[in-house]
Amino acid sequence: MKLEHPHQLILDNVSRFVDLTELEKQKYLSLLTAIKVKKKAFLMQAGEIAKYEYFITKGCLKVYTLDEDGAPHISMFAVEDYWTGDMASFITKEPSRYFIKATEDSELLGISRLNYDLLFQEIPKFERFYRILYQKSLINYIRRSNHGISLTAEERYIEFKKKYPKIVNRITQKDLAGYIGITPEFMSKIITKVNRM
Amino acid sequence: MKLEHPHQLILDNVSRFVDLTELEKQKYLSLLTAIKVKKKAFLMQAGEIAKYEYFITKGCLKVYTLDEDGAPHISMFAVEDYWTGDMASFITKEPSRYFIKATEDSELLGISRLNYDLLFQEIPKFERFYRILYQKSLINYIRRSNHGISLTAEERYIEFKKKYPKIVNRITQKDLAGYIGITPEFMSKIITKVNRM
DNA sequence: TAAAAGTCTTAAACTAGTTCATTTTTTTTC
DNA sequence: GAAAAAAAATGAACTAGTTTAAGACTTTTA
Repeated sequence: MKLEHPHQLILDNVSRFVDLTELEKQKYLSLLTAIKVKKKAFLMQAGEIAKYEYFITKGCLKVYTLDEDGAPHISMFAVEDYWTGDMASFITKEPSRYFIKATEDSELLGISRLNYDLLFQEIPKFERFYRILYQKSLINYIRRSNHGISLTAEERYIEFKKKYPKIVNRITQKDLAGYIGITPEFMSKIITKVNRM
Repeated sequence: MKLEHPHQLILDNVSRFVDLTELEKQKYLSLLTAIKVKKKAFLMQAGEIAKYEYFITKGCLKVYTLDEDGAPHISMFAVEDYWTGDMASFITKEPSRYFIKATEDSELLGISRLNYDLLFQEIPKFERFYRILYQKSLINYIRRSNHGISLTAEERYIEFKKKYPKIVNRITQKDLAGYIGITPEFMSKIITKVNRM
């Protein structure tokens, strides 16, 4: 079977953890919805209930909340081959506190809550896929939340550059500040300083 | 079948997400190891490879790293009915950077890496159990890592007290400071101030 | 139950990061 | 491709949290 790029990409992603038969692959793809968003468009806004979990096949998006003062706090950047969404809202069906906004024209595959539940009934192998996917994400988050608290902003910036060299060049300094957890002004100072070294 | 308290506690924990038959329960319990640690004793030290994941049936433990300056950063407190360990090291078999130390005489049930892998072969239902367990932990960590970055230390303390009222009274102020991410001196100031309000 | 070890409090001097205000540079839009 | 909008740089005054040091209080241990 000849597949277009987005479908091939998501099947490769899934096959890192589980092996699917041809039939299962077809069944799986039939449960996904293709979605396009233009740069600056919202995939989701705070107050809504997260309808989908997304796999990015092209582009770049940012996931963020606004605090009481209206300052954005970015929790992740998602690019090709990443999963994103607001899992808390997706699972609990409570309103989200997050915005998801495309920072480039982007293409995604979404799985709805209904199809997500169906997926486990129809192809139990996906329990294993998600078990391993969540395990890996958890390991990442634990690392990050401990790092976040023990490093200075400058160290966090250097780590980010090392860990995500491709993402740094695709986002604005302002958004990076929102991710690192500092003001854009201080971000600017750090970058000037680090480049001087 | 009459079970002692620790076994009943862990089966109740598992049955929140999956239903096990009597046979599966017995099989599961046979894969666990009962462990006791005295107050101040280490369950694990940095440099070791995490041999077990632990379920606490009695007591309280802290999980922490030391930064370059030797200052402790506590990533979690684990009490009755909690799971703990260093998942990154347990899964990757790389040396851990964490210490796990009992802050009270404690009793745990451990599952070894060998038995963890065996568990999924013998009782595939556990893929589902861990899928849901990791999903919930992930939701918690995401919340915490965003909170951590956007709140002041005083706000983080107030949140902690609200979320874990029973744990606050079981740990020292110094350890709480290590969790909140501030010095014990500043923790002392915050507590004095908050109590005055 | 006395001594030792660890925890908590207080305070003064310090630093990483913020706030606010202005100018320059880059990107977007029509 | 000019005008408007957004992002980045710079600097001065400010604040949340650190550091160091010393004394009071509690818990552990022999």
